Amino acid sequence: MLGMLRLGASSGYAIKKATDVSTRFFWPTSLAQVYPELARLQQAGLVSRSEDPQGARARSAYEITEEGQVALLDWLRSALKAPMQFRDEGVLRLFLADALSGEEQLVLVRRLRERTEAAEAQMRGEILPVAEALRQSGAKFPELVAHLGADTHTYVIDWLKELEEQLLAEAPRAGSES
Amino acid sequence: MLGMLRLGASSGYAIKKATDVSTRFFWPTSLAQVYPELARLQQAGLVSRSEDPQGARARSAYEITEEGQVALLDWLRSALKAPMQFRDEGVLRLFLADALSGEEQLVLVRRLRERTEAAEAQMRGEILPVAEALRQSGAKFPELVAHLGADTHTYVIDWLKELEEQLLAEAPRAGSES
DNA sequence: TGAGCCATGTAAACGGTTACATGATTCC
DNA sequence: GGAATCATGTAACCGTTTACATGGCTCA
Repeated sequence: MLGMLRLGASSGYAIKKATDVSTRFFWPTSLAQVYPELARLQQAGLVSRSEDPQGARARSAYEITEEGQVALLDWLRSALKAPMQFRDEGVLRLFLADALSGEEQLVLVRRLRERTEAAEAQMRGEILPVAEALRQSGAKFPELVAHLGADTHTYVIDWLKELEEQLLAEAPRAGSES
Repeated sequence: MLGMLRLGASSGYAIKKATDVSTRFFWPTSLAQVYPELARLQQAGLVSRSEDPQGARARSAYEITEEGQVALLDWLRSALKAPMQFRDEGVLRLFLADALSGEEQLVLVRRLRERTEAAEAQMRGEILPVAEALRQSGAKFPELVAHLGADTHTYVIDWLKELEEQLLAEAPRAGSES
């Protein structure tokens, strides 16, 4: 939250929009999360709130306070305890794919690859451009992270392609219907 | 669950242990999840339960029923709707690392790499051997998935190493204290 | 004899998502 | 005029984790 404010978002709505085009793949948010959290941060003195109406439409503009700056830096400098967690039904299916026939295994791997390709395309098409724009305003890490995500996905796609070829070599008739 | 039973686990405790050395990185479980779920599956007729005491210590042995086999296959063949979700505080910190000084950025990247190396080591040291053992009993996909995970982590590690070098080149004095 | 593992469960807490509710503005 | 977007919130639900509770077995 604090980090997003720092990068230029001001309203709760804007923060949500910003995460959708930047951290979505490794730190998604929802509005139902953002608004209460902003209220908490305000009460803790880490952000300040000011009314910023657009015509008759209400809007609250938030700004990070000096205390908030300190808290953000403290967090960034602290040891990270939370282990990376990732939960993926697709990989779980692959893990259990021995229960399927050769043809079905190939279908599964293909679907997995296509899904990964879709994610990669979104990263390169939607997220990377936004991150590149942020670089103009002095932040280089969003772009680095976008590249890390996109490149890693490319790696997985290639890995899955190789697996597909391997499976095809074992059961050549499996690929004919596609 | 059903898949784990298929791979040889029988008791709830054994299922939990099995996931700890196989699907832990992409599908963790806890005992508080496993026992109620087994009860639900039993009531749904997808698994059968039989008492299998070890001396005076009670143990329940579960087996997958034919209905359970069908349900497992149906699921494996169905279209996957749940998008891959992964949530990582480490990457989030990297995304916001512009708030830090050059030295601190390097420390952060190093910590990230070390953490990734630890995960990779666990995959190669703990999970891969178990998956290789499963291959002897006819299941090849656990090993494939273990390799996918380990290789992907290796890729990320190399990526982070390059980033470290890049950061060092920009601020040469940053690496001196290590 | 004590630590650690095997074994089974329940209850409370937590983090997050979905659905609900409302209303203004903009653009086609 | 209607759809999409901007904008703010609340309430219910859901899956998961942590803590609690119990007890037998094994090995040093």
